[in-house]
Amino acid sequence: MLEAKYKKIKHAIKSKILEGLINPHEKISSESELMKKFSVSRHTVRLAIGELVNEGWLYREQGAGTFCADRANIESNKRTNKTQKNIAIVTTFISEYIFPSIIRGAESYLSENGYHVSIFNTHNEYEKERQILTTLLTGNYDGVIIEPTNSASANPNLNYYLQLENMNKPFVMINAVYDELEPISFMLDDVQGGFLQTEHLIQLGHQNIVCMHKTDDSQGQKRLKGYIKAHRKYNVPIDPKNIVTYNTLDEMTKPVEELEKILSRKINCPTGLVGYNDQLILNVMQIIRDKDLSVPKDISVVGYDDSPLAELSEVKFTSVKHPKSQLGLDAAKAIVKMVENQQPGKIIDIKSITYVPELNIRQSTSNFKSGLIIS
Amino acid sequence: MLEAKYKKIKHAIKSKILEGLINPHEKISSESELMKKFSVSRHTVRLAIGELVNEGWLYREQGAGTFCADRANIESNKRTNKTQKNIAIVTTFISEYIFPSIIRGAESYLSENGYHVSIFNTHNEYEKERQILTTLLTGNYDGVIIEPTNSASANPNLNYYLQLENMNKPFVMINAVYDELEPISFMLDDVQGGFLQTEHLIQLGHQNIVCMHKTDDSQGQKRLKGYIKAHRKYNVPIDPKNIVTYNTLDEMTKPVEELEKILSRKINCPTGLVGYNDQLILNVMQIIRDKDLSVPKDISVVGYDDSPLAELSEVKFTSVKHPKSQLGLDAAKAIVKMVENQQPGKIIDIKSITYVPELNIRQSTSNFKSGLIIS
DNA sequence: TTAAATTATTTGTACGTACTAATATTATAT
DNA sequence: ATATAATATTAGTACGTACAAATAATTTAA
Repeated sequence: MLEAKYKKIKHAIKSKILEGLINPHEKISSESELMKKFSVSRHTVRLAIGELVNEGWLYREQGAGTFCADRANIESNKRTNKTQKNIAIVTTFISEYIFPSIIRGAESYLSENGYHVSIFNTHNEYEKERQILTTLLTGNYDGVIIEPTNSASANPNLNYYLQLENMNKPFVMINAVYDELEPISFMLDDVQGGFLQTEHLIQLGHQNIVCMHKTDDSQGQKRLKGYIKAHRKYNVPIDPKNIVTYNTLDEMTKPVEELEKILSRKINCPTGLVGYNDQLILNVMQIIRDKDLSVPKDISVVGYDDSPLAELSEVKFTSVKHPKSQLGLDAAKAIVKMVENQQPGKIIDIKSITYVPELNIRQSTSNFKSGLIIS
Repeated sequence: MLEAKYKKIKHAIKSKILEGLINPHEKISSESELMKKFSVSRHTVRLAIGELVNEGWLYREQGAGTFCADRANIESNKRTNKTQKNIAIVTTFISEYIFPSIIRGAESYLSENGYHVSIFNTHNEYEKERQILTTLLTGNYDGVIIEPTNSASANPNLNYYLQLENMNKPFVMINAVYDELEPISFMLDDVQGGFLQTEHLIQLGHQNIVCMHKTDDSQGQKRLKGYIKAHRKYNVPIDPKNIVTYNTLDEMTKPVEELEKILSRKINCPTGLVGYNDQLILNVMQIIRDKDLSVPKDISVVGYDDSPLAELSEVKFTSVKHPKSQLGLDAAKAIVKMVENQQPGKIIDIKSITYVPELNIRQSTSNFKSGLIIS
């Protein structure tokens, strides 16, 4: 045999590509067509195509056909030495108790699909966020799941996000968004969450409700909006002294101090309290106990996130459900879809998801007048 | 068809290489031998070998046989001209509340030093651990911080760890070790921790102490040893019924059920309890409350890890301090030192650290006879 | 003992069949 | 017109056979 048949076929196909007779992503003849054309068995055709696939000239799709590879992309991939698929997850704080659930939801899906997961945290500082974005732009990352830093304020690093898009590194946002970017996002409807917290207490007859929210991220601002919205809807006047806002820097001191002041009031002592998250509520309940008051007899409290903490305290408390794991999973699915459908021309429909919050009612909230426990 | 036959063969061969059972340039079984071994056709064997050749694991020589490729050369070439420095952190469970602290300690140091941090979790399953080790061996990682999976049992993946060493990818272990490997490690002296828990109660006059430990990791086994050791030292007899062990699979059910049995005893009802971690203690205290008993009046309890949970419950409870963040930081420092001093000839002295546990005494433990709170 | 020839082994090429799984297309029903 | 179901197409997996080409091992002849 002068030259192997499969090598002739291989050469014929390769020549066509090199001569520009087949464009990238254009379908080549099917295996059965090639069998007839070259009068060989399917095995021989597959051998030829198989080698061309390995060498990066073609790619196959079961059920669809065999297509001409986009050689330009492959060359640029080679240049970046890309063998490993990586997704970066950027959060504000690793310590937050909500973080493990989100990571867990995302990590399991990503690792099952062959992606490596890298984590970064910004400590809610722009400077650190910029460093990380620089890293992501220059490093070997295919996609990014990111929780915006300081989402309540205008972000000085928006250009870096735009650069991500320019460099074909898709990203999705979780928990909050920078509106200007209009990104794919996965977040809870926090206005509605704040509304539910407050509405629940108002419907139980409470009129004097404290709210404590962290307002350097947009979640807290939205929850505060929901608090106000509920008061408006039910025509309950708001005492400005009942609104306590804090931020990352003073979260260890301010809520405690303010609450002690509030509980020491001789008049107008509140009968209800809604909080930014369950962690805060645990601290709040501690202070309430120290003042020899009891939940829910003297004061009803509502948390946020519906974390395990809400179940572990002696008085299990009412809290807004947060779809932590589902959110992580959905974000992971979306980013994989975005990464794997980057071929130009292909249109993909990925929808942002806004999760509708629900209230998990437990023992910490009761009717204002009777003081009975609502189960 | 669950998994393609050729993929099984492919995986079997690849595993052998990764485990170091086949050396570079060593001949593997011939196609006809593999046909017999796996009871498949030659076509299937060739398909498997073909893919491994394409992926660079094997090479073929007509007439001579198929041989193991010299992968190390390729890997080291890749590593010398790469720009990105990566460290992998492998844990058993992301959900555990102790995990964020360790990650945080490690992440901040590593990112400050220009390393990217990837996370993996084994779900405490050997199969998943093997997958991850394969990933680490073939991927672009400079060093590994790993928490052993199922550390109480002999590990079937030891060869993969040895391959890490062969491929110059240093690793350190946290929380537990596989003794056979004698690795650099960072862990708490868990025997001493279990001893302190129990000694504290014995010194308060307790003689009837329940212990509940998770024993599919070596931490739990060691803590149980400490429990026994303390009884021996103070000549307190041990009632075997007071020892409850559980594992990953039944940790949601068994401890609860067993404790309910124990607290229902008519005679010999325990006056003290030591637990595997603070999470367990919170559940325990819940059950104690449900039985209309009180801590520490009726029963004294001691936790482990000294997590925020110990401060958040109404009765703040005594717990063994765990140097979570410090451990993460020390492990990170060590792995960076190992990575950056890999030049042959250079001798580096990195010492394992065994942290000495201390007891943080709070309100959950009191003198047996008087029932007074020890502050 | 050495060199050449023979034989056995091992991979390479090539034919065939059969069925499965994924995708695309067409026909059908709403 | 729009979903839905059925059908056709296409690649994927797996069995078999046969012979060629290269190498390794053995035998034979000088």
